[in-house]
Parts: sequence; structure tokens; C-alpha cells
Amino acid sequence: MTDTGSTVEDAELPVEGVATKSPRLPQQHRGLKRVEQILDAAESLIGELGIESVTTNAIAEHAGSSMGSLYHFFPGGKDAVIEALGRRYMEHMRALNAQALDVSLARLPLRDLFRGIVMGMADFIAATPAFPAVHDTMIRVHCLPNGKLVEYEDAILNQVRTYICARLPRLPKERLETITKVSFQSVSGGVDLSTRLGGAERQAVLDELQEMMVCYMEPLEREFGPLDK
Amino acid sequence: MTDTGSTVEDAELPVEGVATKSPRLPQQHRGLKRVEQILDAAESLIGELGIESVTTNAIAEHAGSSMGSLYHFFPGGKDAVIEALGRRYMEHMRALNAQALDVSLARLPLRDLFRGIVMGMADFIAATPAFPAVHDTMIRVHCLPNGKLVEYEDAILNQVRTYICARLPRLPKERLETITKVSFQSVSGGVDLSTRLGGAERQAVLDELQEMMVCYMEPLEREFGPLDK
DNA sequence: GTCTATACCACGATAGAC
DNA sequence: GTCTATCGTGGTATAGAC
Repeated sequence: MTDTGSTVEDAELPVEGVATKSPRLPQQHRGLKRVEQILDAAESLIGELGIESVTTNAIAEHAGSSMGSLYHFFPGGKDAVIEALGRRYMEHMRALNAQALDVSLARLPLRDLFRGIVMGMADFIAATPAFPAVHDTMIRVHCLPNGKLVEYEDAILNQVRTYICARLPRLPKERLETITKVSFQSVSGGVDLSTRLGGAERQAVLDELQEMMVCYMEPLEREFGPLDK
Repeated sequence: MTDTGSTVEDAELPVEGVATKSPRLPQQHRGLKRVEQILDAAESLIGELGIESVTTNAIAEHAGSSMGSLYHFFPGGKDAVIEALGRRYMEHMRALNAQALDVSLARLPLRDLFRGIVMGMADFIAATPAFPAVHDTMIRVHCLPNGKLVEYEDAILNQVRTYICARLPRLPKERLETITKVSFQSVSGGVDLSTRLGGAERQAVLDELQEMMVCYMEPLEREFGPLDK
């Protein structure tokens, strides 16, 4: 296969103008690999240096690539890389919750439910120290000005919303929204807290977090759960 | 009183070496005012631009002062300013909770208790948009490496711990610690979330947050509350 | 103690060869 | 698509006069 370059490369950004410049999607070659390498590099660097100490230079170098490639795929520079990373996390989170929050589990005892959710997130964040910083950035910097929050945050919140809706069918719409947000905030915030603590205390916090969520949901379930038993 | 300058100015930093350089404490002149002005400037700039877009230059200018003064009082530059700001918040928070978490309120109904706490914090943060970013920075950047977290975070957590201890006297020591952290995290995280939302939703989240905390504490109080009625 | 001016450096971004 | 080399900007921190 030597037909490397002859695909019509007219897949240019159509509208462009609002928000950050979209990352150019690699046309199926090893470019895909490059993109992943860059994202991996950004991830590990953010994890150890913090999101604001990371430079485009460092990312490129650590990715075994260099500036040229980086800007080729991410014309928006650092911001674009972070946004793409956020998008990747969004997907990961989605997959994670697809198991823990499956609608078929609408009758799972609350303790088991939250054990799954909390532990899942804890493992994910422990393996992905960059997540909190990136998540935070997505919500604060990128989303408040633009309407981009919808796309990012809703992708995560939707699963929670759907699950709660299945579990508490008699809940009024507005309160469903509020509970969804508060629940996600509490769980992710608590898990994040746990990662900043040493082994023994870490687990204690995770356990307590589950306990809290169970105590919160129990009365809600009595009041708004399905009528049939 | 014209004895302005003759105090022996040997109050130099004694050890220096670890952590950020301590801010030089102003020897009672209008320097005190300068320091406050600089802190105020940093606060408002962080509130509108975000903590990482703020520059020492902008701080000095916006304070009606200039670089020279800034570095005179804060030899550590930007970091030192932020740290000092954090310290100021710590004090503010302390004063705030001194009312809401007074030990004499150990029998206040949970609903009223959390209404006071949540609303107090909500007002504080609404009036101090820089707080979340500064708080976060203090915990993440400054404190994890050094042992400086103790000084900052404990100052806030101590009041919570003391109050819970009074309210739930039969609680084992380790769990007291865990509950203290989880509670503070949940409340502050929830309030922070509320500030990112529009008016109506904002209040809904604050109400739901109170509800959650009440549901969490109720069973704990039944199990570990005082024996005498 | 306070200011101005400036040296210095690091980062982001691009140009242009391969 | 990928690299190297380089330029411009902007921010930190300091030197030195007042």
C-alpha cells in the first residue's frame, strides 16, 4: 500500500469562528497515533506538573513528536489539546458509567449502586491524575463564556439523569435536574478529595461518601420510587 | 509621633529556604494599607480574569501602587500574594463559621443549622468570586508538596471538627475526621456549583444541598448524639 | 518605602525545508 | 505530515533613583 497521500484532503473546517479552533481530524494514517501520543503526553504532564505549568513545548517533546505536528493537529495550541483531552475523558466516563448506571440496575440496593459508582470513579481518577484539573478547566474556562458546557458536561450528566429518572419516576422534572447536578458534584468532589489523602484515610473517605449518598437517596426513593413493588 | 523609622529592623526571615518566601510584615506605617490594597486588587482581578491570567503588573497597577512596593512586601511575587489572600480568606471563613458553627448551637435543628451554614457560605462566595480558585490553589499547589496544608486547611476544618464533636459526642475519633472532611467538601463543593448557575437554579441547588446534608446527619445524630435528652 | 525603567527569560506560534 | 529554527510577546523580577 503506497497510496498514502492521494485522498482528497478537502475536509477543511467548514464554519469555524466560534469557540476554539477545532482540532484537525487526522486522515486515517499514523496521524491518529500521533494525536493519541500527544494527548497521552499532555495527560501525564498535567498529572505531575499541574495544568498551568504545562507548555506546548514540553507536550511535543514528551510525546516524541514536535511543535509542527502538534500545531498541525491542534491549531488552537494548548487550549485545543486540553479540550480534546476533556473530550476523551468524557468518553471514558461514559463507558465507565454505562456499566455502573445501567437502567437495568434500577432496583439494585443503594449501597451496591454507590459502591460501584464511587469505586469506579475512584479507580479512574487514581489512574488519571489529570482528570480533575481538566474537568475543572472545561467547566470554568471553556464553558461559562461559550455554550460549550452543554456539550461537555451534559454528556456526563445525561447518564446520571437518565438513571435517576428510571429509579425515581415520580420525581418532578425541575428537581430531577437539581438532584442530578448535586449528586454528581458530591460524588466527583468526594472522590477527588480522597485522591489527595493517604491510603487508609482515602478508603475511609470513599466509604463515608457512599454512606452519605445512600442516606440522601433513601428518603427520595421512598417518596418518589416506583409505586409497584 | 514622629518616631517612624527607628525601630530596629532586624526582623528578617530567620530560616527561609523551605516553601515560598514569607511576605515581609509592614512595620506599622501606611504599609499596612498598601498590603491590603494589593490584596484587594489581586482579589478582584482573579475574580474577573481567573487566577492564571492575573499578572503581577496588573495587580500593582490596579492597586494604585507599583512593582517596587509589591515585591517589597511580597518577595515571593505572585505566589506569595495568592498565599496571603488565602490566609485572609481563612480568617474570613473563620469569622463566618464562628457564628454558624458555635458550640452553643449543638442542639439547633439540623435544617436550621445547614440553612445557616450553606447560606453563609453562599453569600461569602457570591461576594468573593476569587475564593474558589484561591482555595483550590492553596490545597493543590501550595500544600501537597509542603506540609503547609496543615496550617491552611486545618484552620478551616477545626471549627467543623469541633462542632461535630460537640454534636456527636459518641463518634469514634477516626470517623470524626472522615466526616469532617467529607462534610466540608460536600458543602463547599455544592455552594461552588451553585455559583456557576443562574438565579432560579442556584437557589434550587442550595436547597437541595441542605436537604442532602440533613439526610446524611440525621441517622448519625440518632446513633452518636448525646445520650441525655 | 515607593517609584520607573529595563534585563531577562520562557512560552507560544510560525515559516519553511524535507 | 513532520521536523528545526527562529521571532515576537508578555511576564517576572531587579536595579537604582528619589
